[in-house]
Amino acid sequence: MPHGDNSIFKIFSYNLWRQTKAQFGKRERDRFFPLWSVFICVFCRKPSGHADKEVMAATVLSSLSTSPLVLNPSSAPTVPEPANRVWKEVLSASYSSSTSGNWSWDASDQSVPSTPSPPLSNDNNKSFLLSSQGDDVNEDITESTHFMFEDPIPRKRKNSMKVMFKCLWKNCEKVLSTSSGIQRHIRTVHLGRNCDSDYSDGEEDFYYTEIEVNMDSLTEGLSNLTPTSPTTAGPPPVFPPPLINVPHSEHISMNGLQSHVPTLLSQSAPSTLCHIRTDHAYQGPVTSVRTVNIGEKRQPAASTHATVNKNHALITPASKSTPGTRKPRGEAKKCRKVYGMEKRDMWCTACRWKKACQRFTD
DNA sequence: TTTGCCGGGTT
DNA sequence: AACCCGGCAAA
Repeated sequence: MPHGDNSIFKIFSYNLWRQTKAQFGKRERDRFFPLWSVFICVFCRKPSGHADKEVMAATVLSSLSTSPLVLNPSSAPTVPEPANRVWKEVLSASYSSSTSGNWSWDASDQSVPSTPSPPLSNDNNKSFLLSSQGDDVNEDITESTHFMFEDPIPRKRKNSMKVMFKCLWKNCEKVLSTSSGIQRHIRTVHLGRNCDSDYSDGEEDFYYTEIEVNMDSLTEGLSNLTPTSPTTAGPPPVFPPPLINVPHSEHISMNGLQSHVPTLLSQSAPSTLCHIRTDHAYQGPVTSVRTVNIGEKRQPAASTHATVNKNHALITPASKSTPGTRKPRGEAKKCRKVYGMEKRDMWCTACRWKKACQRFTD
């Protein structure tokens, strides 16, 4: 499964991510890239904010498909903690995406299985999983949870998974254990709202994402690394645009985005789907039309046509066919046969007029 | 495919 | 009415 193309794509995606990140405000991103948070998770932004770590994450992602062992950038015999962590995170990411088949394209297709920006209701549903750990940051967890992304499929949730909420505000890597906590954080710190009131217009939802810590991912990720389970891939048509090469633009529209997706990312899924759809819409009529119109030179399978040509009756009036009334063809030779086409003038008028021969009647 | 000729149109 | 022809169906 894994191929070099994946690496190219990942690098591309990474660049694209950075570009998009630079060009859009958070508001826009969240609006037009509902899965932005997932995207971020994939590219593992470190709380330290070191650019090289981002690069490293991308690099790791790139090399992941070919050889996991290459992962250690320092090539030290024992994996140092940072690299190990990245590796762990990568595994988690790949594990999550491997359920949908192709690994690399999943990076773009994350949009498919995952929910867009974390809805509040969702958070509420999950918050019971969290122990009341207070609202403040747990740095250790922060260090190890960037790659988890929200997983809409509940069955993948395991006991070993822990849901955290990460602030997506620029240069803010705050991770809290409760949704209310992160909302309050965003409200007070970033939105400048009063901390006393619990009033929320829901805007905070745009600025944080839900992340999961998967303790099993380290081991499971290895076995799932080369996805043998091809795509159960969820709803194919849903193809939101986190990765499209949006050349920014102020007048960006959803239509524009969508139209970009098939071209840039995959010529397979969406376009294929479109074709299939049109084909289906097409085929029915076409076949029937053919059946109806091509009545002419059919010879064998007359019976088949008889059945198929139910529609034919609509076009050729029943009176015309009147199957019983047509007189059986006479055995006698006719003018045409006797004189031939070259002596057509010798035919009887009826024959010339394509009528029943009057000269050689039966 | 060829042949016979019905049904219908045109002149 | 004479003429023509599309097209069906049998051979």
